[in-house]
Amino acid sequence: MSQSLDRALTLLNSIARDAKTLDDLAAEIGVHKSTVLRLLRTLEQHHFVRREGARYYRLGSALFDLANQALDSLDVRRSAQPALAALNARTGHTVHLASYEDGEVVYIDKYEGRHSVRMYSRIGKRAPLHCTAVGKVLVAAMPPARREEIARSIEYPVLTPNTITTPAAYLAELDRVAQQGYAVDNAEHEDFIHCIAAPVRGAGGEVLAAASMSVPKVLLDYDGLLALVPELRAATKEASVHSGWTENGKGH
Amino acid sequence: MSQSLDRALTLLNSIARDAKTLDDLAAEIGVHKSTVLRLLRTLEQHHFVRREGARYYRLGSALFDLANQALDSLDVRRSAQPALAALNARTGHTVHLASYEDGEVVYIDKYEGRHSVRMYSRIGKRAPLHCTAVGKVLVAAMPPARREEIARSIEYPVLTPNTITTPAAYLAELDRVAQQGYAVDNAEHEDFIHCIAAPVRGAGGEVLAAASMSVPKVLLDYDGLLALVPELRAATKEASVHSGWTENGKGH
DNA sequence: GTTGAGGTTGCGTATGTTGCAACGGCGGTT
DNA sequence: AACCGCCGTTGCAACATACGCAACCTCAAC
Repeated sequence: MSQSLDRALTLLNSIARDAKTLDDLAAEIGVHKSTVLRLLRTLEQHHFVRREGARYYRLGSALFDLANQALDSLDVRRSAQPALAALNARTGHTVHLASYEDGEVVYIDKYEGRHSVRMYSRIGKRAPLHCTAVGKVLVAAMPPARREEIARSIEYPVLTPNTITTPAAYLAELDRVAQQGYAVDNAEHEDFIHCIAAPVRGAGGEVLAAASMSVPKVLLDYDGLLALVPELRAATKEASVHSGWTENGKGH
Repeated sequence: MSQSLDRALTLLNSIARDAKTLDDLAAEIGVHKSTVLRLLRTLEQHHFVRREGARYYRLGSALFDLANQALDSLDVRRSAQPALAALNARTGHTVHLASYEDGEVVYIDKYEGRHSVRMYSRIGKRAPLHCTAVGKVLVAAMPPARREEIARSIEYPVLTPNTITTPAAYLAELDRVAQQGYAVDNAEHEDFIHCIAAPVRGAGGEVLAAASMSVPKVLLDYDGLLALVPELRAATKEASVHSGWTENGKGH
């Protein structure tokens, strides 16, 4: 809708991958380098990019600043923090906090696991709804009509042999998740990792976010993973309480 | 240099403070709301902002994503992490990692202290060079000519009764810092807090960043703060080693 | 049912942005 | 030491783009 802005934002994404020169960037988005230069200058003024030496451009500190302001304004994140940090410290596994954002899952917090085999993820990263435990939890919390709408509208890329590939199967899975109060990703997203997730609720009982634990299969088999569910649920319950949830309000 | 981009970035800053409506934003930057709408739409497509309900705009997840990619690409941050986290855990005080960026200090990492009186800061936040311990360390590491250039070019806003207010005084302070290998901010930035900082060095002995501890004065008097210097220096030394520094290379 | 406060759209115009081509600085090469 | 080529930078003229306007639409309050 706004050409120059659109191009500038594309530039940021490109620079994010790694530092680039002017010509690299010009070639990449297919515009003249003087155009890129002017955009970069504006971005630089606002500290969205900075120059490294004379040639290379890197992302600047305004990004950090804005991002952290935004994260700070996410109340769930703050209120869930103690419970999730404790869960991470106790189990040593990677813990994520995620929320729903138009057809995808967004990770809004992450506590790195202690084990060397780590999952590739990052705060701010987006992931599909159909093959993640957090995705299932978040969608399962929606009213049935909305669930169906989403189940029909999303894609089902096959990422591993276990990935769910049809709306029908996904809806059935969502029912199961809604009933049991937690979700499992049995290596449906990445081959070597399986996860469990459970909801974090707010004052009205509404689901604010989903917390998950991700464990490499070499470390724990499926039964071992399921054995962690009570611990995860204890943590999400604590996080929910900190977020204003009360057992009697509208619980479960 | 690019009007629409400039406006869009200003919008982001404005939204960061807190969620705004279209009219708010239009009034704030003094343009027609349809213009703002178009900019916001482009920002929204790129997930830089998202809508909350029908009215309000908030920062979006692309910011988190970019910021964390950028932070991950800062090698000092990663290599200093274990040492600083341990320092934070051991002492319970707030630890910052900061680097120099055109005339200011930028916080690139932060480990929150355990005590209730906390310092207001945030990763990505910028701070002045003349009244922060990290600023002194970073500038003191530069060659004398550059020090003078910076000392002459920066402003000296008076933030507390202890703030350094002249280039001459600042240069003298820098000499002291360069000699003793650490810097102190004796409540020169915020009235109730004092800090110590020391450099983190890379393979060539060059200063990559500065690490600091910030302590509320009610918790520790000036002498108590100085007593922490050895512990801080041990941590920055460890961080330096992880960053490729070797004692014999070009050390100290 | 009416009013009002936002958000949204289509359109013509002028402004801002673009691409070009020439310049200049820097580093590597012979 | 001089040359060459690579990149970043600048001024300018042409054009497309983003702009402001005004009318329209939606939703909520009274």
